[in-house]
Amino acid sequence: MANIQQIAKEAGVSVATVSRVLNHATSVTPETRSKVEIAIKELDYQPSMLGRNLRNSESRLMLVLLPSISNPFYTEIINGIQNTAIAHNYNILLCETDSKPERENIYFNMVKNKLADGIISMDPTVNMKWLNELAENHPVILCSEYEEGGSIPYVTINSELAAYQAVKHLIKLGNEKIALINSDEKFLYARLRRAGYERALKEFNLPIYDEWIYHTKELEFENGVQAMRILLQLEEKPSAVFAVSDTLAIGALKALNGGFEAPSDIAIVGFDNISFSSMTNPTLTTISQPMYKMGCLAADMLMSSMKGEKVESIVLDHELIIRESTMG
Amino acid sequence: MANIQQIAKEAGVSVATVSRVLNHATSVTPETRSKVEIAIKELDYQPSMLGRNLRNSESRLMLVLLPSISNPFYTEIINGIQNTAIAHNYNILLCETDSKPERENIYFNMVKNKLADGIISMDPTVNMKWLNELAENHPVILCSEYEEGGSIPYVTINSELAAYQAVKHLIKLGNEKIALINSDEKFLYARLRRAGYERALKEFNLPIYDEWIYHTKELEFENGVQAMRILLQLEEKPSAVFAVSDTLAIGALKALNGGFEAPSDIAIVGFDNISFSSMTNPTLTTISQPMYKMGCLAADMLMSSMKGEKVESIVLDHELIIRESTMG
DNA sequence: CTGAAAGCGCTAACAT
DNA sequence: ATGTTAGCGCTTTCAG
Repeated sequence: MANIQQIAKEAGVSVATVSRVLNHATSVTPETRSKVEIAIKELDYQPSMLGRNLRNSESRLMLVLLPSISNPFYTEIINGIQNTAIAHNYNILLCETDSKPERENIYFNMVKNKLADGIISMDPTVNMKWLNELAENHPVILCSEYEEGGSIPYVTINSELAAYQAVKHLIKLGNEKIALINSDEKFLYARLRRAGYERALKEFNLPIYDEWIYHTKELEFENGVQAMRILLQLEEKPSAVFAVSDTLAIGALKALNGGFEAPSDIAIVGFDNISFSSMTNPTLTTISQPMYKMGCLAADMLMSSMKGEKVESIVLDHELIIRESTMG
Repeated sequence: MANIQQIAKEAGVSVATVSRVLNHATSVTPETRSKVEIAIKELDYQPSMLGRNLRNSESRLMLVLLPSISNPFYTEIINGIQNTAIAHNYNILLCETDSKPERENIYFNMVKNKLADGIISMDPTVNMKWLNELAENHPVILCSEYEEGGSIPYVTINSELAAYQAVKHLIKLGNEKIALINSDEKFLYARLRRAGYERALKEFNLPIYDEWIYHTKELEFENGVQAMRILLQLEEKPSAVFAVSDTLAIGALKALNGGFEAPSDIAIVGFDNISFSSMTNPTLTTISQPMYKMGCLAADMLMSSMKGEKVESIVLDHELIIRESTMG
């Protein structure tokens, strides 16, 4: 692989001139420029990012932290981030933390030692203390999950309101016994969605039973299956279920398994509108988050932050998508 | 962020010595070493990857090319690649090409100009001419999709045999009218799976009708829905369908839509065993590929190749997973 | 066992 | 308009 020196020599100019041509500087004669361009073509030259990045002390890489790539909720967000990043000549590094702090640390260090220019975190399990520390000196954006009252800019939706509307939808359909399949309430989104759930029930003077609130360890399909099995064994079975993630809701749907029908026996609402949710039988009523847009905005915000601009947090609109699992 | 000079100064040694400590060189007195380590801790020093990489002309980054992150087939493979890579101090950069050549080019250039050390391609749409060119001077491994008779090492399964077994399974269940939902036969895997399909039919003297072979543009759910709708409109409807991807099979299942039942009216077999395939109703019979292992091996092979070792291609075993969509 | 110094490939300030 | 040169942070001969 040729380097800038060889091009300079081949073109009979200095490396500075080659660099100028490479960076589209104005002050180069057309003739000189063309000499350089010919040399570049001749030697099939590609400028080394390594050299350029070292010199500029930037990597044009953004890190995207997420707990696991297997939750389809993230894929559309990632698409948004990726497309926006690429349009601005950035690349993204997808970082699965598996909720392991030592992995997280690897990625934080990449930012500290200039291997990456900034981080978008979508990981609810992220160590906020470390992240805040990092954010003091490096660009950091939170996407979807955020810290209430924290100083790191975020893009998210109003989870409380969305949950409230989902549950209200169930109530309007005549359900009075509504269960919640929640994830761990150490996560803010889980607390917010529970709050929305409770607000709706209270507003309609419906009882809130601890028995009807199930907490899952993770967001996999299997956790939803498990949750629904427990709910179905209750003496007082719920007539409807709100699950805080489509993956859980789909698992819940699966657990009905011939014994019960949705929505006639049990109505179900999910959250996220992942692509699977329209492929289930019955199709799943859910809250749609503008995932793609969220990703685009997160990337935009990060790039602003990298330029040193001050960025404001953004709360996006969501939408209730009504399908067969509540309106068979 | 402190640099190596400041550490050297703080510790009262030369930068060379600091570098030796950093790289666990043997020839450093315990006392000197400890002086340096104290300085490192003191200044919270992280060696700059940028400097190190430029010097070593390596990036410890591997590129993973895939057409789209939204096909869940890839997620387990990626997990395998990622875990293996991280265990060896490499990181992976997920590269969605969206089947766009210009995107592909960005990533090829990253390898050419040392921003990445090698490529694992899982993209069936990849430009093999360019990839072969790249492979002449850089480590490249193919995963899942490969080139017959090509020179780039690959890890894959025997698609022809898997398809043969899937269709034979349908035949053994008494099906004589078996359709194929295939993707574009410009892809090798599509041609191989079709070959397996035809071999099974021929072996049992069953007819092969062009009408029963549908080609989809992509592998999204919607393409499967569309395909099945067409098949259901045929005068002579098939009694079973083999789809070359779970996403297509799940779409096909969805298209039955109350009018027909699987497996009583139409049995369906998919391919890949994505996690959602056990959540559908009915659950999906499918071919399970050892995706995680495939990913691990691809990463291992790439690292071998980066060390300059010669690597051999590998064909892994698959497995037919029988579920409700054929054995209700 | 440790230090001095060259150099990886590039950009930008300064000089011409 | 173009060239010269320092230096980004690191590793690695080569000396001592």
